[in-house]
Amino acid sequence: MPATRVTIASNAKQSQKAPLLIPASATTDPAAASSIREFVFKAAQSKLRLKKPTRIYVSPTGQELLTEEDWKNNIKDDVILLISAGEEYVGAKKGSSSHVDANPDCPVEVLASKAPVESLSVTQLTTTAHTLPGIVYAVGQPDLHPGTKFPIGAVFASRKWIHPPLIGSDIGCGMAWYKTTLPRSQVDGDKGRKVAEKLRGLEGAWRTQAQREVWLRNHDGSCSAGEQWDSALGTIGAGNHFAEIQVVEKSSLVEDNELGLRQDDVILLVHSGSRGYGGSILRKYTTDSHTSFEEGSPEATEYMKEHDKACQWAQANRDLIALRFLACLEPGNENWQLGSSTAEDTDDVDVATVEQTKKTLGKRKVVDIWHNNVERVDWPPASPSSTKEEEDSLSTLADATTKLTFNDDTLQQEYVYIHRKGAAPTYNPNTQLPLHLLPLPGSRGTPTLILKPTFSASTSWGLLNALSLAHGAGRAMSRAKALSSLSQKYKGQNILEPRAADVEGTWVICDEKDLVFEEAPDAYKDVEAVGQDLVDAGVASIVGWCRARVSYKVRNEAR
DNA sequence: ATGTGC
Repeated sequence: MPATRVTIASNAKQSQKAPLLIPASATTDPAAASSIREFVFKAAQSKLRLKKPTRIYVSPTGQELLTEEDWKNNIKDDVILLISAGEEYVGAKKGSSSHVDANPDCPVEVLASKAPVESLSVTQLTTTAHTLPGIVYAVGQPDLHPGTKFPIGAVFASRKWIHPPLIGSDIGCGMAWYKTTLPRSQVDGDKGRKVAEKLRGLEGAWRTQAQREVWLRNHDGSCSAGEQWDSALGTIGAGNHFAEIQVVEKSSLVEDNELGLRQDDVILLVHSGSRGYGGSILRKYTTDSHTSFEEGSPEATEYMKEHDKACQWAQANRDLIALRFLACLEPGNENWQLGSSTAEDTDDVDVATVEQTKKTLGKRKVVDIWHNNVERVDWPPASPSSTKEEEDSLSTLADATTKLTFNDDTLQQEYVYIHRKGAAPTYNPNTQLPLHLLPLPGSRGTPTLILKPTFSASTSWGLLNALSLAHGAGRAMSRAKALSSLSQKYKGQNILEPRAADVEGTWVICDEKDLVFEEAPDAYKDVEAVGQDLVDAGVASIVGWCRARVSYKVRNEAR
């Protein structure tokens, strides 16, 4: 008998996978020394870097391979084996009884043709849409890529049900753009190095808990999460988070107000979230087996309340990061004194000063969006000025979505919960008005596109894209793959500085060795392709672009 | 993504 060709993948991280040839000499008896079971475990250790593999499941049924009979029946060419370190099968078991509120025919759209989309992410998108209760529409943005269980760059519209795991642990993560007063001559070319040098004292905690609590005061009272989580306030975090000094290279925005973006403006883009706080909320409310809450239930209400608080916290965090950066970038400006790391930490809390600083900073803020959140929105979206009859005669997609779930009980329900996991909104949630612009960052040296959401009958006024856009270029490579292949590719090179001949490259501050490669531009899709897919789908126009001059990831400050 | 997890 010839060898059997299978795929092994980590159960916890299914993006980690490897082909495997099982020799005919291996036996189906799991107790034998030369068992297929042992062979697969050894391969999982070496190829998937799993330390202690103990259980094996078949994908997508979720059947665990235990008896010799199980092994005989399942080891065939092309089978996918998920290797577990003890944890339960990750993913919905196909063929198992599905939820009564699930919509197996839920429409799923992927707005990508130029940008590459891995099939695993489409499987995750579709499986989620068809198995979780209440989902009426799912859309993959062109930056769609696989996550641990749910895809990133995805939007799920759900009736009656709220799904915290679709938001993930970084509740409130998003991006904000701030204007600086620097002229581009101070950041262009080799000046970028000097700007990068100025960015110091940004890693540790900001001031005292009492002062952080003042910063976290808002219209609802406070979004303080207690000292355990507040101590990270004003810090960027890890992974794909960053703060970037950019120059507007082109902008065709015609703005009357001062909050447009003009060519040659030097601006600050902050991408961060709720740090440890959001994750604590997700863990508090969900378990492995309890992941979806029915609207109106106490846990749904409490989760939403804490979720909203984490979104406020994340926004206050971006503002404080911006303040700390502005204190470095505009040292003469006393408005930013509060952000300076050299100022006395033990200053008395002056509420008026904090309020004044927040107000001044607010005038610099061009836009601020959440790309990890859930919110209730009217559905289907209304055209800007339409009568009810016009709305009813919108595209067939709108009809398909609404008809699916309209029954006697839900006839009155004309809203959904939009779950965004790495997807930017097209409108301001406070005013319900379309956003005039928002960032589509590439990575490091690649451009950040300035997007303007568009609304028309051809997209059913935002239904097609679920009132959302891509939030970035999106991963083209898993972190593991980027680390192994790109560290080889750039061996011996410094990829954190522009190459000698390149006066327009980006200065990157990244003292984490692995992150240098995991976040390298090569690990991401081409942002131009992602942007073009949005344009081709009719959901956005590209109104300009920015060049990153300094990208701040993380600094090791052994001061 | 993370005051994470063997």
